Amino acid sequence: MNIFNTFESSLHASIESLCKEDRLPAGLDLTRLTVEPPRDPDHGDLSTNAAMVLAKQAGRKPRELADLIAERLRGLEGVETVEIAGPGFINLRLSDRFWQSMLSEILKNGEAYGESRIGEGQSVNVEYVSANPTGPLTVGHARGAVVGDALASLLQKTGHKVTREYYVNDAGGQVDTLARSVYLRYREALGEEIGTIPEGMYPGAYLCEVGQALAERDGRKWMDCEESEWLAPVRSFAVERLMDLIREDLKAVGIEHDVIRSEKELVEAGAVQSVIERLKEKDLLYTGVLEPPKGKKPEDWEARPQTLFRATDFGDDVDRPILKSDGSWTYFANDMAYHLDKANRGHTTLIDVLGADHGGYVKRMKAAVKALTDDTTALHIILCQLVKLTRDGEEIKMSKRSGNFITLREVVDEVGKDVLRFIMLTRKNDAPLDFDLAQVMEESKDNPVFYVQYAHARIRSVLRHAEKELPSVGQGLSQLSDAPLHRLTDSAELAVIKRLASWPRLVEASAQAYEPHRIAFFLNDLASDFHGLWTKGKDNEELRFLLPADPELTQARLALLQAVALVIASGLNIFGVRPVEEMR
RNA sequence: GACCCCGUAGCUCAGCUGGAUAGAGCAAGUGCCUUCUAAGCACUAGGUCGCAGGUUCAAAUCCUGCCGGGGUCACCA
Repeated sequence: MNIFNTFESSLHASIESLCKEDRLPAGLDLTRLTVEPPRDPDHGDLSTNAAMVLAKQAGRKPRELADLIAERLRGLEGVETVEIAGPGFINLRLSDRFWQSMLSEILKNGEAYGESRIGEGQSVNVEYVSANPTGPLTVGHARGAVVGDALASLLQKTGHKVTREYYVNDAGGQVDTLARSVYLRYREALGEEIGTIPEGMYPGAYLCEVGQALAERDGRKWMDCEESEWLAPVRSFAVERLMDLIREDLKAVGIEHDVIRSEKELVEAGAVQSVIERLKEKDLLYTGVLEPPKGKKPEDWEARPQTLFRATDFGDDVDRPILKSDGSWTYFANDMAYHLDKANRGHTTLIDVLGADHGGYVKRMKAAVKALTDDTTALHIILCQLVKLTRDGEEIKMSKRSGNFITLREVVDEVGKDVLRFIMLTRKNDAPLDFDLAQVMEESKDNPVFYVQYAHARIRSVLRHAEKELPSVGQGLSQLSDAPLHRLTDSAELAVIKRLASWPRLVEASAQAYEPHRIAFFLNDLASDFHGLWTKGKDNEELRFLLPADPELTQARLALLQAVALVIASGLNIFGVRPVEEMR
């Protein structure tokens, strides 16, 4: 269905037949050949660099080689002209009939159009959000959440087996702090005066109800206990409560994970021990003293011997400690265990979606995965840059310490999940993103969500009109795919079909690059194509979609519109955004 | 000091893993509403792709070195 791949196969076959006939030397390396759309449509529909890439190997001049290959390509079905241009590009132009039948194929495939099998046999684990269970999700988490979720969908669309995963950091010091903060609120709930929340505790009011709930469940049970007694039970209660809260927040943006993995359970199951054993066996642990970090010197720095992992053997800059001074594992040690756990569950590719502030973490984790899985499991880390939240251009400052942060929920309540999701995907993950609460609700071209949704809604509107006014024109997908599509001859109409034809290729490229944002740009372009068609019909009556005097042409155009709507919907679905029927 | 990311039109950004004359949207200028939603469309203008080298048929894209902006940097997660 990806026509570029189809023609690439034909190209390979053509070259191989030339080899068999001794008109080209045998054993040519074809891996660097490409078939792609030329940037300039004047150059044709497809272009290949074959002649230039093979020139050296074949010992022939590119133009000469191009002539030879071009001759073969001329015989291919759907090819109208073959031209040689520039330094040796071979440009193909496909017939109108080819494109018309392409449209028919698209409609036959329906929702499935754009699916690919490039991921077949691969099991991918996408870990995203993984926020500490110490508070509600903020807008800061939103980007990684949406990017991870869309990426997971994208990979599913390309045939990967995907697991969406959330890693709960419920084993470290932060959840102890959480427990202490909740304990305070618990005492408060039981009528005690607690004064101001001490420094270092979580001050957020959202913990009041957690304390309240604890009081309701356990009564005064923990009031006169030592911390050593209440810490663990309060902690697990609090973590459970907060995970419920977080899950609800995620649900509000349409996110549900397949697996929620607890760090604590992993540790208690001895996963860290076995990682350490494994590293010992491979002789990748030793006791050493680290250099103090340059630039920023921690005040309480002390040079002391530590148990270190030989990360430098696997591309990291320094070896990394796995034991803290109190004898417990470092976060990194736990995380090694966690990543090995993921690999052991049979995933061939691991993806971590993290905030850009974790950039310093990438090398060591990659080193760890490489060491632990003998390089059999790939780890990709996607770093999401900050989101700058503004309203009418004015920045909304946030700071976690003061408790003055905007929650994910607040933003969803204000703009809706669809808008939030789409906007979060309009930038490359490693580029900062501006999110203007006012602008994203604007009903204009500046607002990409609106622009794309409007195109979809307009199409639905036309189809509804057609149903009412021209009920004899069949609109079922199978009817449309059998419509007299040869009537679509206007260059703008054909251009739209060509755009639609490039959709599978775009999906594959986005998936391979782990870049869902490309879909947003594609949808914007497709919407623009459509709005152009629409206005052309305003200027020239013959180009209108609904022509009562010509039901055949009307049906052909409805087929085109339906296909556009289908692809827009399909792209939005990857984003987890609902296509709208009308704008209201 | 080390490492990672970014640098493309006045502004915000794309650029299909190396292809032909580098593209959109804002902003600026000019047109288009008796019509299926003008909430839109068409056209004009705008560039030493941070700088300098290198790799090759071909570099915004890959390599090296600078310049500028951001992030991170034992024992936090």
